[in-house]
Amino acid sequence: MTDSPRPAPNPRRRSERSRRAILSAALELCAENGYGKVTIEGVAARAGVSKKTIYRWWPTKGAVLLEAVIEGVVSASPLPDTGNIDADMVTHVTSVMRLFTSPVIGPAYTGILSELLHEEALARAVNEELVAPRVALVHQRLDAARRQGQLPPDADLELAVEMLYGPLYYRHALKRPFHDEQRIVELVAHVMRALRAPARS
Amino acid sequence: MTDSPRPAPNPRRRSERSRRAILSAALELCAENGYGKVTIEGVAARAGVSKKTIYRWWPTKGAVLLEAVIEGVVSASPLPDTGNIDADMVTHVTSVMRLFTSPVIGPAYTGILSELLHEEALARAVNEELVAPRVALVHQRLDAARRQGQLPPDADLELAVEMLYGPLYYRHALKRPFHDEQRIVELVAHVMRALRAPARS
Amino acid sequence: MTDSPRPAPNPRRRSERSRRAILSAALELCAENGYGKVTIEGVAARAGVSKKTIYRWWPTKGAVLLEAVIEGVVSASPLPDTGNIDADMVTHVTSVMRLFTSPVIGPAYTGILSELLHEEALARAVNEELVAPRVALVHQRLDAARRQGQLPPDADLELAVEMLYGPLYYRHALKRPFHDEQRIVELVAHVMRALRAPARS
Amino acid sequence: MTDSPRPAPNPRRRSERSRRAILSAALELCAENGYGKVTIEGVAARAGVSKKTIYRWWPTKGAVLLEAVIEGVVSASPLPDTGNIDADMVTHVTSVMRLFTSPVIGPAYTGILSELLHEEALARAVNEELVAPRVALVHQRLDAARRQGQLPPDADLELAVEMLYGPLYYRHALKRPFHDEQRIVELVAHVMRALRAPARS
DNA sequence: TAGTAATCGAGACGGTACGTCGGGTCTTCGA
DNA sequence: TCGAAGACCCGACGTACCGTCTCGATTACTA
Repeated sequence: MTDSPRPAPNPRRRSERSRRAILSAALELCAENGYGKVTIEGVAARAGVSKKTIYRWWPTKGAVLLEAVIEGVVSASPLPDTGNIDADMVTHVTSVMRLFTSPVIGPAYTGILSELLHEEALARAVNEELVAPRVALVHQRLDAARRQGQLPPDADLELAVEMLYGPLYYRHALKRPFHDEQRIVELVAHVMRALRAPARS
Repeated sequence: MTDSPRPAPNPRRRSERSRRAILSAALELCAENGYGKVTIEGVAARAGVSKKTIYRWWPTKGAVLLEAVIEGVVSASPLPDTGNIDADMVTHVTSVMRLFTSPVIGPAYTGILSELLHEEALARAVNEELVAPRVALVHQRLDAARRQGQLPPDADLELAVEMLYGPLYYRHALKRPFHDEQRIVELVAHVMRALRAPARS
Repeated sequence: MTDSPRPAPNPRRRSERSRRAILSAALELCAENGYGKVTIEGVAARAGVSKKTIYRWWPTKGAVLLEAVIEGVVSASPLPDTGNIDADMVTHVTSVMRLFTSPVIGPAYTGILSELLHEEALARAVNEELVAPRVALVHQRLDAARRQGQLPPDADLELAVEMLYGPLYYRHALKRPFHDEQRIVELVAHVMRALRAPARS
Repeated sequence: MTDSPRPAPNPRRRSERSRRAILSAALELCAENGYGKVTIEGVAARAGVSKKTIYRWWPTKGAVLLEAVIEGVVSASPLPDTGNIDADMVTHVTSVMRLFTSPVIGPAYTGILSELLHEEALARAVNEELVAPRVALVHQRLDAARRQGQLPPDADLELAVEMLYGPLYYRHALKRPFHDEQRIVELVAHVMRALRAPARS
């Protein structure tokens, strides 16, 4: 499944120095000029690196930025467990929103979301390497809350996740101004209300 | 609104024949090869039109496709009023989802959403000419339901719209498979439940 | 025979300005840095021209320089007719030798002779467009001399041409220092002597 | 003469196995694809050898091929002494012509002649190691004939060599088809006639 | 007969130029 | 006189080799 037709370079010989320089340069250029102006050529020049070195390890500029974003996101957007599911969700959704508006990661992620729409491979990578793990964490947190009785046993957690993330991606996709913190509190409240309210007869 | 710095060609002399050929060619190429492969050059060739003619009337390929999409969307995604707000919302959200998956309009709209992320003017145009009017209609329909007592007087309609559209844009933005019809019924049900449930003490 | 698989650009629309700039830039760069350092990229930059414009009209850098050389050679290396075939040949051979050592045409022609050795198309072009016409002229001049009785009726003119040009190309091919004028006089004398001497029994 | 700025690797440790593999690979590739397609990278791959190993022992691909050619030429193009200078010259010139058209040595020597035109060091090496010794042999053979009275005492032997080799290099340099054996006989005859004919008053 | 120092294969690295594609501008020519 | 055709400058693409370099793994001299 992973047998690409390329000669598959030896990762042990990889220069960590170059790798970091490339990721940094890509993020910087994206923040400075916007994703559209990021070019492999420009990244190579800024990083003091040969184009070939980039192409050796990444298929597209989207993949480069995805790796940069993933590294930057690992520590950001935490998923706390204070015991209060509503508060924790507010914290998490807020941190995700902050990601979109972050001066350095934000433009990069926006660019990735743009490119992913017409590049199947990048879409797959984003889902597998970035989104799926984080969604799984949220799902687990909600599940824990359900087992603790903070949510009804039949709560539709998948739908919950989509209702929490959805409005953020909706505003982002259409470049509408993001929610303020109060609005996020209300959003989370509505979602939790939907989970807890009994289905109509 | 028409304050373009360009010489502003005389619209009366515009060839309607060329205009339609360009819009059709753009939609076709987008459907066939995906938005990323659409080029002004390719559209011009397919439409049997000079590149200059395209640049004379549209600033970017996104603008071309936007015009094509708007023409195609006018009649689609209707907003019925059967008196039952839940059912009407299911109908509408389903029709919006159908738009994303439509074989000819879908790829074009996807492309627009991609380009809009790094082009302010297109983002503005999409919101003003396409999204805002339709959101206003939904808002009106919900407001009518509220006045009829199908929703509580303090229902947060703006949030409702976002919770309805959000999951669709979330899945679209990440190229996840769309909801089936049953899932949309459940989504609408959750949103309505959230609107009707009393806020927690 | 001339139907290249390329779209065949329209020569009437060609920019003479660009053409001259390209030929000049190519000759200059060749004289300055040597043929090996001439690159299409460099020529384009020096000529203030797009690479595409070069590739549109010439297949290789060799072809560009060939055209430049041909233009430069037309007026140089004259073929006089003073009535004295020996003197005229000395004049001509000397002018050819001067071509090899000319500061601007020389390096270009040397480069062409280098590239032609591993490029069939260039070899053909050089023979057809540059060498053959000039050899024909020399042949005619010798033929005229033969008809005037300055050479025997059975003189082998083809061999004569080769014996005149040969030593020049021999020295050039091996980068040996060229003949001085006195040596050329002797060379021509030997060739003429060979033509006039009776074959051995 | 050995004053290279390089660390000067120890020749005693040199792998003869690699050396032969490199020379063979270079000759093969040159014969198969032409000199222009020969690359250090390709030679290394074909020889199963590291690029570094090639660069350690040769400065350029021209140098590699020169070494290969010299090894192959040592026994070829003999210089017989049957007592008949005309016949011996025909034999020798024919053998030189055969060299140019030899399927394996020919392309390599052609490549060397190409590269030597823009590489001073290679030109010097070719003259010193390959051409000069052979020219000296021819000169000696002619000189012997002169002393034996087969040529006049004042025969210009240097010019003779150039008139014999010249037409071959002329045709080779311009990739014109080579002389057939009869033509070589005539060429040698002309040269000898020139040497023997008295200078004009 | 070990130790050790160089060469070996492999191939990643920073570069330069390649030949191609498409962008957006500008000129020419035919209907 | 307008619009198609398309040549133009430009910038980036992804690839091929260049010549240098660092790796372990032999391999062949030295101690």
